[in-house]
Amino acid sequence: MKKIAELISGRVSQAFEAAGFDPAYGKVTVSNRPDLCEYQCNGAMPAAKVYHRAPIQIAQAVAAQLEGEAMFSMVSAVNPGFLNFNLSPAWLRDYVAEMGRSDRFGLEAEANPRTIVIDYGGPNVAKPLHVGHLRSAIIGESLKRIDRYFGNQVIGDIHMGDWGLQMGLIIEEVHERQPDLPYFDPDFTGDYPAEAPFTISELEEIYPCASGKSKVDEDFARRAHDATYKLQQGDRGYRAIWDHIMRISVADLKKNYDNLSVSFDAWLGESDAQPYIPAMLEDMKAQGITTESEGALVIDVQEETDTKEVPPCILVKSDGATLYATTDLATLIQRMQDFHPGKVLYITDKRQALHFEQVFRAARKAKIVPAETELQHLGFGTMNGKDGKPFKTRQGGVMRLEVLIGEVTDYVRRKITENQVVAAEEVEDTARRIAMAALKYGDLSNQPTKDYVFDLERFAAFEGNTGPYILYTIVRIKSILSKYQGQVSSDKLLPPETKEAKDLMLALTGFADALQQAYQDNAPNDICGYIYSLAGAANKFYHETRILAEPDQEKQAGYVALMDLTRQVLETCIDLLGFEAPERM
RNA sequence: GCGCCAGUAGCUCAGCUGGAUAGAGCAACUGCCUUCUAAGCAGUAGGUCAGGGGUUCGAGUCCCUUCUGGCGUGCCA
Repeated sequence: MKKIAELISGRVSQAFEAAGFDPAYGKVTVSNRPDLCEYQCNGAMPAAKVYHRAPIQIAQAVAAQLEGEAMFSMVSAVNPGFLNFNLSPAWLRDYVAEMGRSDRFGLEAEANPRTIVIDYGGPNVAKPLHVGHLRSAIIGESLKRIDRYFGNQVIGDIHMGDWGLQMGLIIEEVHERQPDLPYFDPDFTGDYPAEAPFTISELEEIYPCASGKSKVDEDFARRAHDATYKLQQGDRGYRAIWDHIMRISVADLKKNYDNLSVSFDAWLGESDAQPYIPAMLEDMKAQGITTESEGALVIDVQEETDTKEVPPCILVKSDGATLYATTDLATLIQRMQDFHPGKVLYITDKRQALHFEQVFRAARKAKIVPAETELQHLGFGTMNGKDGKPFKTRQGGVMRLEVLIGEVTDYVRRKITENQVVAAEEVEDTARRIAMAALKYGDLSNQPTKDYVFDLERFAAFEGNTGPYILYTIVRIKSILSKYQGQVSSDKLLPPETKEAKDLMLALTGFADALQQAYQDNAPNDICGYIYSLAGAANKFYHETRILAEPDQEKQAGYVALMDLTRQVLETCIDLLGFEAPERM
């Protein structure tokens, strides 16, 4: 189904042509002066230059061609040369009814669907999730759903940090605390215990302890390095501990991401890329694209067209260890081999922009990724506190994600308990849903690339441009629908008679445009902007129209159909953002 | 030094390829609940779009420049 602006533009372009002008000037957009008209065309003004005629004359000539057109209830040429249009209620009704009958409300899916790998999350095992992981998870989850909605095959990969020095630190700390464990006995040949020698909370305490120790105790730091090395060389006992760490951490991570309604299709990590590294390095050397520089093995990625200096991508450090870039390149080999993606999208902090620039160039140069596979990095901004600085706890530490979610949920729970609309047994689930909406909408309503200020009061306050406001709108509609006895169908829509009804229909028609924009720009904020305006139109309609008390059955069915379609669109959109509405709130 | 990003109402943010009077929300003030959830709706007030040049019929938007802030800039991830 064509987008409404395309249909209108098509008709107006015909009129331009019929009046003797290039049809390309017939592009119509939603009016930026809703007090004057619903749609506008500015084409007469640029056309005036080409045809050496006054813009208003061109506009008038085009308007004359549209006389009697069923699509419009008003066409007018206005100084200096604007063409203003209002849609005829019957035509608009038919368009919206068609939306209701169509899959995805008439949105056309991707013509050339691809396999898209989205790399988001990026948690480190054995370390609790903190607010720094929030944006990646929220944005990634939403983009995954959006890409999928357009018909692409999407693989969300968590890409855990499960291989670096941190693992050696943990192993060495465990070694110190429990030296008698069989993992540390080189002569042990039996089966290692199935039970891990630590719990998740112990693990979360062990890492920072070891990390702190390594900074003041050189000998400990050296042993941790050794442990890392032994692990990477495949030491049987160390590998067994590593397996324990992974099992426990992954279970905990799953639980935490579940709480966020964030899910991954591939639970791979840096460790999964390690097997590809040796052959990759050999291949790069054989291709002659690597060089020795200051003791390190690097691949030069500077290009002639660069205006800036792009440092080489370091593959192997002067001490023989590999780095982040090496692992990322090897991961690309694994992804190309296992998934054959048409696109790989990375969602990380924007400060890593240069790193990905280097990795992408190296991947092309080493022919790991062919030209037809798109590589893209979406760098997001920092979540700041009210002071404009990176978000911290009151004590100045990094806030755990669970704590943040807990605070938002508590705040919301207090509110709904006061209001007493929600039954006691539903309070917990409702509070959770509203908290998610507050948190996610608060994040996603900003442009991903920008920093934003997290303000609990503002995000969870149930007024204004917030997630809860959107949920409230849906809940009000659901409340009416649940009380309506008749059959609900968009075929029962009637041509709008009031400004509120027409505005709501016009808002509904914006769905495809908003989603298209969000899809092509990786911009969930476009969906937020859209549903905020749709919710506003819905609330105005709700306020002006008595639906359940309407005596005329047909009118009532038409109102209900409009409400229901609005509900469907809103619920579809919030699902794409990654949250859901309760029944009551 | 070089590079990237940002600067719009008191606060938090929109503003699509340059188009009509720069929009929301919060905070402030004023109305509207015996009627489908007032977590709503309607309204008032609030701006030299960081400063200065330029391009043009028209600039928050494009170009140049200055200022301010953030980030990045070869062996962390």
